[in-house]
Amino acid sequence: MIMIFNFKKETDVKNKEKNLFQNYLSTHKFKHSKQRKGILEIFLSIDRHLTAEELYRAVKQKYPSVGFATVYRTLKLLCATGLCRELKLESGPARYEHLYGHKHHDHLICTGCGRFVEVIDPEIERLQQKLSKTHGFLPQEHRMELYGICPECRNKNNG
Amino acid sequence: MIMIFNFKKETDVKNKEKNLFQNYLSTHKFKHSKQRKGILEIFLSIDRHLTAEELYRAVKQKYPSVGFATVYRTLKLLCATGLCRELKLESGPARYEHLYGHKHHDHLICTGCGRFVEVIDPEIERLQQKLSKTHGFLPQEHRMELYGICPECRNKNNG
DNA sequence: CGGTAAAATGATAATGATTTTCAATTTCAA
DNA sequence: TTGAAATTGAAAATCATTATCATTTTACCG
Repeated sequence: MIMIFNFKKETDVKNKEKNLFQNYLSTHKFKHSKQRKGILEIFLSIDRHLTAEELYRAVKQKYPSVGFATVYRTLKLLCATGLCRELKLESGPARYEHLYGHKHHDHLICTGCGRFVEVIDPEIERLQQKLSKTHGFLPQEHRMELYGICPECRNKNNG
Repeated sequence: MIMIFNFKKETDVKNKEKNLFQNYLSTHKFKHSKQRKGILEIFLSIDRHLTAEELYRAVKQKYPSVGFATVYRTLKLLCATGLCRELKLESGPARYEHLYGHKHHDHLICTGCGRFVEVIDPEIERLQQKLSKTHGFLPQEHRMELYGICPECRNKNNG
């Protein structure tokens, strides 16, 4: 018998992320609850920079009994697993971005529409390291956000 | 009669800052209250990256009747005047830094002791502009914080 | 000066985001 | 299956900040 499996690549990736999370829970002796699975599932289904509240609302649609606090708690776990990064921006609530399969990057943020673009400039990275060392610091991490107006918003305002 | 004035340079600078603030108030038809003068005076006397609460406490020592809200309100005015910049960091309350006489700069922050070092790298600045433009953005501003361990803390942990 | 409109103040309540608490429920190893 | 320990949802607490509002101050005007 020949069986042809037609997993979509996307699903493959999500399964890897699910496995990483299950693994994280196991190795830290945390329990595998329905809620944690459900929240991860919804998190994975939305590849945007969400706030906790936005994720909560999305989770509610499929799993109405889940509470706000559990979403927050699970986001912390996802961050600890390395699937997610918490971004504290200039204003507004924290946003959570997908990390799996994303290399380290910084952000270009449109002050008009709030759009996020992930950017990376190896030369800047190198100079940041150098700058830290110049001051005798042992570099750990950094954050860089570039604010500006994206092409669409520029057109909108001119038109 | 010969009079020898021996103004300290420091005092000179502070007077300039005071004048700038008075000027800002006048041109915006804001009133020149005791509280505003007092808060500026204390702000100028502490050249560190303070939180609103730290400033409030310092103000209280000399002017016990000043309220928390007025400190917040005055900090906004100081920012508007350009004497002060509000920094929203990864964690904790906002910090306020002195801007007068400080060129644009970013921060190197010690994760051990919380020390701030003001840094600037023209090459990084240039690359940031370029990076924004590469993505079609009209650059506005940016924030960059480099986290690491300062020389003192490195020694402490090794000793 | 004294009167007065507008602005500023301090105290306090309200807000928004996040965290903690706690009784009830669920998980999971034995 | 059972029971200890972890997790949950709801609600209260917290923390930083902002808004409200009655009272006081400021600044201008005669």
